[in-house]
Amino acid sequence: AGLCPALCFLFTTGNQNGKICYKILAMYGSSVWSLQSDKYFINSNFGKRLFKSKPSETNKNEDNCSRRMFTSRHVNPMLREVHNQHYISCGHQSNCVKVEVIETDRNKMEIGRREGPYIKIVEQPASKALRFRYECEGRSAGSIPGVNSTPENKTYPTIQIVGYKGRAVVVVSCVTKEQPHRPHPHNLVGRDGCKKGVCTVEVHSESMTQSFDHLGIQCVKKKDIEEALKAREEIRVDPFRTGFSHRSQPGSIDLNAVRLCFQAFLEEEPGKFKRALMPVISDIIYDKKALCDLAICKLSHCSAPVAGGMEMILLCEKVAKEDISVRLYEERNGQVLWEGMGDFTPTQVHKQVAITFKTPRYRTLQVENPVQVFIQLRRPSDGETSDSLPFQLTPLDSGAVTGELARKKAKHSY
Amino acid sequence: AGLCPALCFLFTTGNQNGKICYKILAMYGSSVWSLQSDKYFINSNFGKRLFKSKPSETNKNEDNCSRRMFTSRHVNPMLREVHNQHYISCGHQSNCVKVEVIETDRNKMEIGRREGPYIKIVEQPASKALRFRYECEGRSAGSIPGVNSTPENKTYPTIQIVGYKGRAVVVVSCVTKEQPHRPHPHNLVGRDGCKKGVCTVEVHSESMTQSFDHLGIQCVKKKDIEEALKAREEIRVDPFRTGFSHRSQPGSIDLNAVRLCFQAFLEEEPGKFKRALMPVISDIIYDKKALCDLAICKLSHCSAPVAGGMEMILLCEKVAKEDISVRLYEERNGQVLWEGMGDFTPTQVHKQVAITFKTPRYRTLQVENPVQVFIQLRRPSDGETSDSLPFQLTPLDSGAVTGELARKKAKHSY
DNA sequence: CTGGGTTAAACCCAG
DNA sequence: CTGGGTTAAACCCAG
Repeated sequence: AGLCPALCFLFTTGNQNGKICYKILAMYGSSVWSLQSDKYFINSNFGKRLFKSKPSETNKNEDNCSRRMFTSRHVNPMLREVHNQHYISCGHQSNCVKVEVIETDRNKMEIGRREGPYIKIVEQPASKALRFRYECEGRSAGSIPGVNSTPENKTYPTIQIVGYKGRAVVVVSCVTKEQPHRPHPHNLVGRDGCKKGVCTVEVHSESMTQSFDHLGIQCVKKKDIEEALKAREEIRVDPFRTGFSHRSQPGSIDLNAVRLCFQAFLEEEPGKFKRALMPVISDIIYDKKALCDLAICKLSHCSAPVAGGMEMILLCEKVAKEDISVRLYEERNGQVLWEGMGDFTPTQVHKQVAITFKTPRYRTLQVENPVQVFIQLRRPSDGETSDSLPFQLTPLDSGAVTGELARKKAKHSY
Repeated sequence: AGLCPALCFLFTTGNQNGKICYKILAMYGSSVWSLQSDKYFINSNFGKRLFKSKPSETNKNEDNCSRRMFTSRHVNPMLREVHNQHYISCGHQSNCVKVEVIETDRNKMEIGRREGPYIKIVEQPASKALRFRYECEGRSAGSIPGVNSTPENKTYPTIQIVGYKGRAVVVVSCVTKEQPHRPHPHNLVGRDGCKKGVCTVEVHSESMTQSFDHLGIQCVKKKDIEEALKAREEIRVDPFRTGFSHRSQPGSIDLNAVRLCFQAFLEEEPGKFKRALMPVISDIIYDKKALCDLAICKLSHCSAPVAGGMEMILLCEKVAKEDISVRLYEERNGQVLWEGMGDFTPTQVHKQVAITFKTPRYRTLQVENPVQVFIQLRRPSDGETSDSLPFQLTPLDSGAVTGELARKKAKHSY
């Protein structure tokens, strides 16, 4: 059957004699729809066979799964691959390092898939353009635009079946944003072909291209997750054969993000759409409602004395009071010459949308003219920043009066 | 059976030849528990018989009820009564005036009740001390303190049965804040005697006084109003015999306010608590969560030039952007010498909790020293105001530099 | 366990 | 009908 372009989910569970011990969490690939043989190959960097494993072993959950020992020599290619291309989260637990692959390289997977037809996403869905709607809102859920959509030239998520021409059926459903991509309880609703939360259409058999131009996301509430997943199980839509065990841990499902998963079934015999292609997932779609980009809406002052300590107010979009900072910085030719943080405590964040803070002291008080700097919000947890607004730091000796007043003001403000 | 101290709900529906035409909406009184005769007297000012009516007529709904014609001479005493003591809302609809009695005089009702035992509220419930809790919160709903409760000396709603000594049962339930006081879907929960949303206890037969020291309010959500009222109907708690027709208009019920209604049943024959006293209602209890007093939390500046036009930011508790103003005023010896309003549009109210506005110009620019004024929030719709904070208006000629700077700042702020 | 802030779910206004 | 702000319902943190 040739090489299986598999995805392998790894956890290090310890380091023994210089060897790193992994647990295999899950594997899946193009052949998940027809697992018949009991032996599959899992590749580290999609070229080099690493080990053999029975699918029965690999489908167990984390605590219950088989362990395999590898030398770091075996493992490094995979880790390096991930490091170079993607995001990795590491945490120390007693003396074992846990390495979780959060995201894998889809292009590398494509290389693995050497032969046969496949699904290609021609236009990704826009990632933050649509608000998920509750069923109770009793209205259309809108439609997900394409990532390149503009008001003048609207686009929609579009796929193409490459390497095949003929009749084919595509099933679109929501899956969780992280691996393993389990069925996501949210439902796809829309004009054409949407039923029970999934969208089924026959592809235009000339172009083999299909645009989904009226696909909305109807979100379910926490309490209805179990029911929604049961319904999905009933119609047997589980692209990566992960099963529906996550049903019993509704808290673990991120309801603010989904991926679209496209499955295609080709007409092998007339009228029988049996040949399943490897399912393909879209980029992450976030609920526009939940998402809040950092943004400064307003500043109470546009300048402050270089001495710092002046109290001012900043209005912003919703922030988390424990995970936000106000950064002032001076930049010239792309070089950061100075930075200072606004001084405030979490209690000075007002209802999540305003921050009262004291300006930082500039690196020197010996300035003749106002210094042009910038101010921005910064989220320490992920380094995310808002757009910057210009701000001025004013010299102390532009007349003692001004400096005096400014300092006085700072002291006396409420 | 003597006079019935009734409450009569009136709507004018027109003025014909100098006579005012009323519709009778509802009547109830001390005898509602034993309506047997088919004729009752309804009194305007609780002394003078006005007209006779069958209860069957008076229990109909607004559109379906009997019409009676009165001369204004008959009606005025009632209206005057209401005008003097209470709040009246008037609205013109084509050529008829609608007069709705929002609140009636409980003391006057007491006068009506000339003889026999009655219930007296010894300690009213505090009106804004407790947050209503949803059932889903899965926790105690706390307990309503008395209006005179302090952390050192806690009190609780307390009633007394006056003019009777012996065994008696008291039933407490929630009723709507406005007349007619219908059963309110919210439930009373607590340690003793609370079952199915009402609280039933036997009064201490020495003191004939009963304090309710663990009474919480468990609120129902809109969707459950109908169900909750059905349950109340099943246990037949409807103090004023208004019926449960409001069940079908859940939107009409204010879920942020209730009154406690106390009903007492005296032991006529041993073991039979049959003699019902006239039900008594408490002052209004508001949900602490829903309630938001106007309050200024923070100001970006504590002074501004008398010339006005300086932009500043005010942080506040939740306000309605269409119904809020910022008021600056000068007061001496209780006399308002000057007032000016902050200049802003509804769009400048940030997320309901911050206001960006321009300071008003002071009544004169000829000032030598800073002018001490105050700043407060004011809600135009009802004239409600927040506490005031001190603020200074600074002279223009405290050095041209300062004035210049301040004005410049105002212009350039974001 | 409590008080009370924050998030998720509903609702609803304005264009 | 839509986008998107606001309220009502749940959830959950900190003392």
